Amino acid sequence: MKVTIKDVAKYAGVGVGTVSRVLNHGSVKETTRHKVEAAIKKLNYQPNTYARGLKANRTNTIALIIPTIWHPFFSEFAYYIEKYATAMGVKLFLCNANHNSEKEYEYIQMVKRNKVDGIIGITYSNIDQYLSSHLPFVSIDRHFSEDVVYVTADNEAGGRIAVQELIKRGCQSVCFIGGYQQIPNETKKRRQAFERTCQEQAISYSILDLEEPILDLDKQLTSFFLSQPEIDGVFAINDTMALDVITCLKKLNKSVPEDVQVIGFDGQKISEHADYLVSSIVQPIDQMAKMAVQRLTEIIDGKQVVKRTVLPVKFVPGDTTLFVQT
Amino acid sequence: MKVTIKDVAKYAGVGVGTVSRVLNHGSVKETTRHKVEAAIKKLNYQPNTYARGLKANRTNTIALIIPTIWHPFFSEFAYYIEKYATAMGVKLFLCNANHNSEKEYEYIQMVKRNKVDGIIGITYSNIDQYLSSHLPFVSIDRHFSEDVVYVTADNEAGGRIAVQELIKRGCQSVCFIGGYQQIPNETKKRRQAFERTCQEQAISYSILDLEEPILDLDKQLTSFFLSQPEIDGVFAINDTMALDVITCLKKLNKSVPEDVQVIGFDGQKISEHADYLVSSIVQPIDQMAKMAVQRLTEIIDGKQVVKRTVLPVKFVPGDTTLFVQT
DNA sequence: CTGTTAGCGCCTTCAG
DNA sequence: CTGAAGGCGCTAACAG
Repeated sequence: MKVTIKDVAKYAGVGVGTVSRVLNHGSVKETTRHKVEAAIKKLNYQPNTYARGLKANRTNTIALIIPTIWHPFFSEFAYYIEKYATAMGVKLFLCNANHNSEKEYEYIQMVKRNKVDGIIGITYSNIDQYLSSHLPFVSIDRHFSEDVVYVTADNEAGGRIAVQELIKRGCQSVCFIGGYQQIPNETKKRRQAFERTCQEQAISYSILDLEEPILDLDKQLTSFFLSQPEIDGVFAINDTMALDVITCLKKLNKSVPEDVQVIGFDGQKISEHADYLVSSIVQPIDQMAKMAVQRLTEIIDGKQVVKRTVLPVKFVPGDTTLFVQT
Repeated sequence: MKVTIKDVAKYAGVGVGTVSRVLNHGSVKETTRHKVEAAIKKLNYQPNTYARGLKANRTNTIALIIPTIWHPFFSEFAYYIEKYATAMGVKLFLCNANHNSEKEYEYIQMVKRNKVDGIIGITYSNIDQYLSSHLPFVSIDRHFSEDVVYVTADNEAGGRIAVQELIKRGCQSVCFIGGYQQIPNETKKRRQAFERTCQEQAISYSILDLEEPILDLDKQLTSFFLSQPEIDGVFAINDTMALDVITCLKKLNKSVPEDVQVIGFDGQKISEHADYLVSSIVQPIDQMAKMAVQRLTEIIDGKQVVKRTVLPVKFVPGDTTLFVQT
């Protein structure tokens, strides 16, 4: 039933060592090699990964930990991670962590159990404690306290650009609408940069920053906008929030973008060939994924690695901001 | 550096067999077990997956092959597959096949190489040839010629229900709009049932079924609707198509659902907490995933398996059909 | 109950 | 250049 290297050797009339040699770094006589190759084909031999891994101590497998794959931002990210991993001959485990740090810990253990070589993670739970500089781990959008390698978009520039674009389009009174969690992460810079830029540009602004999980978002948005009717420009922390804001504004009979302009963050598309949902500060997800895989590979190979990789964002106008000549 | 079962045994002052026993089905004296557990903790011992797999010949790993994770239907499906796999203690490889049958074949090879125990696949390429009844494989939405196990939604009922719901809402002239590929799959039944039901109900209908990849869909839709202005009900093969249809209709100054009602298929949501995009025949994705994992597990365990699993669909009204009293 | 031992399939010396 | 033999870490069968 199960054909092993031994069967091949017997069939080819050689020793197992010889078969192994043609399989790997072959310095084998031409005729012998042919015999062996014929046997391999004939018997449909497949080397057993386990036996190999037991010696080699390398799996060519990485894990991707994200909150949930069922969200366009993460599914796009996962798409590219898988793409670049495959390009490097690496297989990918998928883990929806859902803020479940146990599940994340489980994968960290897998590294130690020789089941995966490393991990790429977008995680908002307290796994700091398990992360050591020894563990091959690349963090996305979050800078852990220790010297963990991370890749992120330029959230700071994003916040600045958002304000500039709103001003350029005639906004007089802008606001930032976001949600946050206790766990620090790079996205907080979106708000910081927004505030700083508003001050620099001397534009009137306000902030609605809610702690997640957000209860009754719609109600909070409604009362916020009712209390500040002068607002004509919104920078939302992400596109999902932007969509919620838009829904709320419409209910309040404000039209977007005529009365209020909205800029989101992320550049979400529901699928590869779809359009962007809103005007947005677009993250270079493809590049982020590429760099993440590359950095992780470097770590696994024991190379020297750049700890911090920041990639540029850009503003992409959509239906939720006014058109301006450039 | 790397701590093995031997180290634990030595440290605990017992034999390796004993350690193995506490690790697995332990019938060990309480005091001995404590000693061993202490040693395991002290040394931070992690069993090596490879060595285990080498014996057990089982990886507790499956692969999911889908066209692309970057699409709400597939990402939702993957979400649930991962969920149920995890619940059973099984890890999941993700593979975006993109109609790339080589990549699919690669994973099939992995089964033989003992790298995965089995595969769940939504695939539209010609991998029939590689599939044997020996290979642990569960197909979604596609019935391969051989006796391959598959799980599908009740596409037939879906087509029927769509027609009934349109008629119930007063439609006089309906149409089916779809795309197809040479490869046969279960979704073709949507059209078949649509046609049959229209005939039974004696309602006037037409069909626009385009071969994929569809070039210039918008143009084709436009000319179709212009040539058939009497159409007041559309059944689209999936929600994506439904959205395209709606966009087109709006351009033609037809309002949805007042002038034309549209029903899609799938019940796509862009993420877990979002709404359905359109009125739709909703597939029980959660259940499909659950059954797929269950069936695959049965195959792997060598149990007798039901070849064909068909799960019920239901109509969920949204913004693209008129409201009716029920 | 528990220590010892024989492989699982493969790779890598080590002699020939 | 090639066959034989040891061992990777673990489990299971076999004696104690």
